[in-house]
Amino acid sequence: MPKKVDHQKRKIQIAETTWKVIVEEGLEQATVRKIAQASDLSVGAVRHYFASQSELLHFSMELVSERVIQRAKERKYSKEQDPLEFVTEGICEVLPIDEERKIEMEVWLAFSAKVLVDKTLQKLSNKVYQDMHQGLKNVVQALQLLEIAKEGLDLELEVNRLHAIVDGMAMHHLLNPDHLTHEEMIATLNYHLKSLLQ
Amino acid sequence: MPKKVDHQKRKIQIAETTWKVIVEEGLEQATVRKIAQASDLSVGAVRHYFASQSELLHFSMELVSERVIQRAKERKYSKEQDPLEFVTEGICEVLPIDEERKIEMEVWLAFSAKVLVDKTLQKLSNKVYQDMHQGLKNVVQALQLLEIAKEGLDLELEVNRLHAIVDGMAMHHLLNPDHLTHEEMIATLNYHLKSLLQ
DNA sequence: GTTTATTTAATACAAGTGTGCTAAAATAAA
DNA sequence: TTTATTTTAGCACACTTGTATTAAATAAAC
Repeated sequence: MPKKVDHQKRKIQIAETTWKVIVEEGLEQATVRKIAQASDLSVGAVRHYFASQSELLHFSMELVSERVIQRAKERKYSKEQDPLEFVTEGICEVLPIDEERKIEMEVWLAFSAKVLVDKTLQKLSNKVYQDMHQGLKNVVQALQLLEIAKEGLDLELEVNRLHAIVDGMAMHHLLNPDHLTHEEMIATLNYHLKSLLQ
Repeated sequence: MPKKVDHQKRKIQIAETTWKVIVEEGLEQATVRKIAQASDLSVGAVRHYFASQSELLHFSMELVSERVIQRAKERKYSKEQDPLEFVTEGICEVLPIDEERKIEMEVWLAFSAKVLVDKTLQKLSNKVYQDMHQGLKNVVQALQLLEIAKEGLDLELEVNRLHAIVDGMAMHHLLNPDHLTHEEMIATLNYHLKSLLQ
């Protein structure tokens, strides 16, 4: 009966185009019309998949976190690998080290600014914060279990610190790529992680 | 001849009201009409002091950084004071520890998201980043000169790290006050600073 | 080929935007 | 009181916004 269109895939396509618009023109310019045009669809077509603008934006943001979680889940530790290296690479999954991650992070920063004034977004922001926090806690605990971490580290405070370093550097690099370069970002992360080891 | 209105003071008043609107409704809702209404002025009156909306927003952002710099300059070190305490308090000037600082930080976060897509704002963002970076470098160097810092610290990497911690935690607390409380923020900062000492 | 549910296109509408313009009001020196 | 100047108020304009509505196109099922 109907034209065969994979609903979910179409929604993801539109969401990814939404990212593009946000990165290029900002969240406030991510209007239904612009997104439709960038997607080569009519406004009505977009509206067919997303009943409202806020639904579309919410879906787009969720997709960012899903992508990051997806990548994190795919990582597997092999015993031959250097633990520090493995951990560093894992954390780099959420740093803006390439174009794909840069886009995700820029979208997330724009979203975060909106969280401050839009209560309906706080739940999602909250969830992502906690997922990330737990992920980093696992990292620090792994270092402790492997008995390569310094004695007497305060787990909670270390996680707070690591989390802040990761997000802080990501933001600094996005806003100021010339003053905190890609390389400095990685070097600083490595420096910090090494400071946790014996 | 003319009515005696202190132009500069009026502009600052309007800018502060602009902060209020941004904090309450977001940067994209900071329209000339809303700002005028919140200032108990007509649109024409606001336009008399700021020729355009972007001029008004730019001025408002500059005022944020000026306020922070102002506070930093006023701080004086007395020899009786514990250096660690003095340093901690200094850094707290830029953490959202009270309502005033929270407002400034929220405004700044909203502004930062806009920097990504508005090239004309990057210069200001840049300047603030560098001022802050230099300030934190002075902090680390002070600890070194007082010979209470650990040997073998890498100055540049330490400053990168400290800067990321400060801004990262500030952001986390703004977005997630329940999960990174005021107290945890201070405790983590203290924990980090102590880790730099002998 | 006809039917039918899904998908797309196009338009309309009310609300809100920045900004330009004009003239009134308020003020304090002459 | 007069007058020059600053400050204010209000409206008009062209434009963009999200959303609702309606008609058209599409392709599988009968």
